[in-house]
Amino acid sequence: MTNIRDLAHEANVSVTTVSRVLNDHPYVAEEKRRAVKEAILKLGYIRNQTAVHLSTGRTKTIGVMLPFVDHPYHAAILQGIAKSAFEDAYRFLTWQTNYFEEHERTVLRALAQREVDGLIIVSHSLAVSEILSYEQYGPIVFCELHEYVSSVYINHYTAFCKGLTALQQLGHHRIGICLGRADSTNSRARKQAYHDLVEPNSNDWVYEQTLTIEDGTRVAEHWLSQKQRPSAIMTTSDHVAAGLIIALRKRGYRIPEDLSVIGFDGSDLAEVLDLTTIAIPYALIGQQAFSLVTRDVMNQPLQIEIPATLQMGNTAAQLPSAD
Amino acid sequence: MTNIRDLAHEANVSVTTVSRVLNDHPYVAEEKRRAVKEAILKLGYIRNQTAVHLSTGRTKTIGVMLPFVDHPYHAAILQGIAKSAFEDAYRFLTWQTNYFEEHERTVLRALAQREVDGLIIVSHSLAVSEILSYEQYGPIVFCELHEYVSSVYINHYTAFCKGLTALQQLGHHRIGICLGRADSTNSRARKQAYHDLVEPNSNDWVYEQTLTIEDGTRVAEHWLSQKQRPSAIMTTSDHVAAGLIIALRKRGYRIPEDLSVIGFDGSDLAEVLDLTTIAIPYALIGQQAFSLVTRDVMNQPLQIEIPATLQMGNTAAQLPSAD
DNA sequence: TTGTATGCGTTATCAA
DNA sequence: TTGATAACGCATACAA
Repeated sequence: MTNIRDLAHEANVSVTTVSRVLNDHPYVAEEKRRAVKEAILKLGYIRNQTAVHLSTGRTKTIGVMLPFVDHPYHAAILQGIAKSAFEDAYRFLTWQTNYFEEHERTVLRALAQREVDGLIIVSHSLAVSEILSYEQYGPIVFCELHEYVSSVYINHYTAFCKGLTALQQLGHHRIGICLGRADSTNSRARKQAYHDLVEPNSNDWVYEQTLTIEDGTRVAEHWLSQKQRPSAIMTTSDHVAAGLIIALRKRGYRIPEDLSVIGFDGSDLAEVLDLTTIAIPYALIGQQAFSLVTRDVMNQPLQIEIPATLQMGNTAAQLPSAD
Repeated sequence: MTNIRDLAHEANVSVTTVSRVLNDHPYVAEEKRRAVKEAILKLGYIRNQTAVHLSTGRTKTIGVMLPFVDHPYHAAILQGIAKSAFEDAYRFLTWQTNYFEEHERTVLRALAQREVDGLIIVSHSLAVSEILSYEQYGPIVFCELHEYVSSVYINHYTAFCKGLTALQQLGHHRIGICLGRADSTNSRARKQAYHDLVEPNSNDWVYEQTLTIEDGTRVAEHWLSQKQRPSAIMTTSDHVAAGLIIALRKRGYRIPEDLSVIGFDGSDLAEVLDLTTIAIPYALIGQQAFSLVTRDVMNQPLQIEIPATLQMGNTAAQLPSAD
């Protein structure tokens, strides 16, 4: 492998001059610059980035920790990161953790080992405090809101409120909600919104641990088995909404006549099924997270709220006045 | 940042011994080994991977070139790669190219610059020959079939034949097909299958440039505008099938009674819409591609065919005998 | 404007 | 079983 020393020899200059040419630095005589460029061509030289990394102390690479790379909204965040990273000539390493704490620690270790200059944490199960203990090795940005931490986040409380309010304005007062992972930050915020706006005490219509299409089907079973049923359900994701709707339609129920359903994400599924949903600009989250983690002044945490919007479809409707 | 020299000093051994301990090499006295481990703890030492990369000449990182990280089946391949990479303690860098040739060249350059040890090319628009000119810098594995090249691939010809044959067995003989990017390898194979099995000459029912849900809607318009319509359409993706089906159902047409539709991918959409589709184990493609690109003996290209299977749903049905 | 010399942190060779 | 020392390839302070 030819290196800058070979180039220097070939072009009859010093390695410093070669390095200057390589990095477009000033103070190089045009003649020598040309000589170096010729040598590069002649020897077929290609710069070794690893050496650059070691020498400069940075990798121009950031790490991304997420539970699943192929879940639509994680993938959408990833695509935002990919876009921004490419534009800034950055690289990114992705770790799929499946929410396993030991996997998440691998990611943190990578930061400490200088494999990446910073970390974007899309979602995690480790305690925030443990994660933050790695901040000494480089900037860490969350895609969820945490105190004293740089984050790009959806305000799940207000986002959920948007859906719940919309349902109430449609005349619903018996409203159920789906929640995702128990005890996750998001679930807590959503539950709070529910208690504040709809049911201060009861949890009869709170369907927990719903993440996937299958979970939506499970919610349908549960709903069917209930004597007192909600007339509307605010879900955690378009997937859950889809599973729920499909299952009920198969049983002959009509959506939204028999049950109003609001999704969450604004995904392809929402488009296909014409779901009423809370649309989230996930790619934007990725882009903002990238710009936060790569900004040069990391003196203090910065928090950016990303807006969620109610997207009208045909799965939530006025409650029949008969009710 | 504390380094192995500091450790050596602290533990009263040489850097070689420290390195040996770090890498679990034999020939280290138990006593010294312990001394080094204590020093590591005391000084809070963490190994700098960049230095390891430079010294060993490899990064234990592979690169992934794909057009879009958030398209379901690309994401699924990515998730397979992520899984395998994690298991083997490898990293992967992802580049989203949008099929821009200049972006694709960036990826190739990264291989040449030793940022990655090898490359998985999920999909590309550059000429294969140009890509292969970079093979001198490291192994390159394609997720499409090309001659003389390591590839993990779906045989799109036989996969499409499965769908077409199924339609014929259902009594259809007026069959249309959707194609994706014009002149792509896959499109050619699919068109060939169509000409061999269904319509040797006519292209009236060949709908080109269909990739997205919107494209499916466009196909619906086209189909509606035709005097002579096919009774069944084999599509390029579940997305296209979904767009087509939804658009037609909105117009009052019944699927599969008025038109049989077969999707492609076996995605979430297929599940939700109960599509008859050709299911592809995309994650498996990613896993196999990873194992190919990281195998140590790269003497000759290896090609692995991944099976596609017809997955029954309710969007393709027997042609009414009235027809 | 140019070059020398040193450092980045590790692994690997070779001699002891 | 251990240790000096030379790579690995590049960037950069400092001197000229």
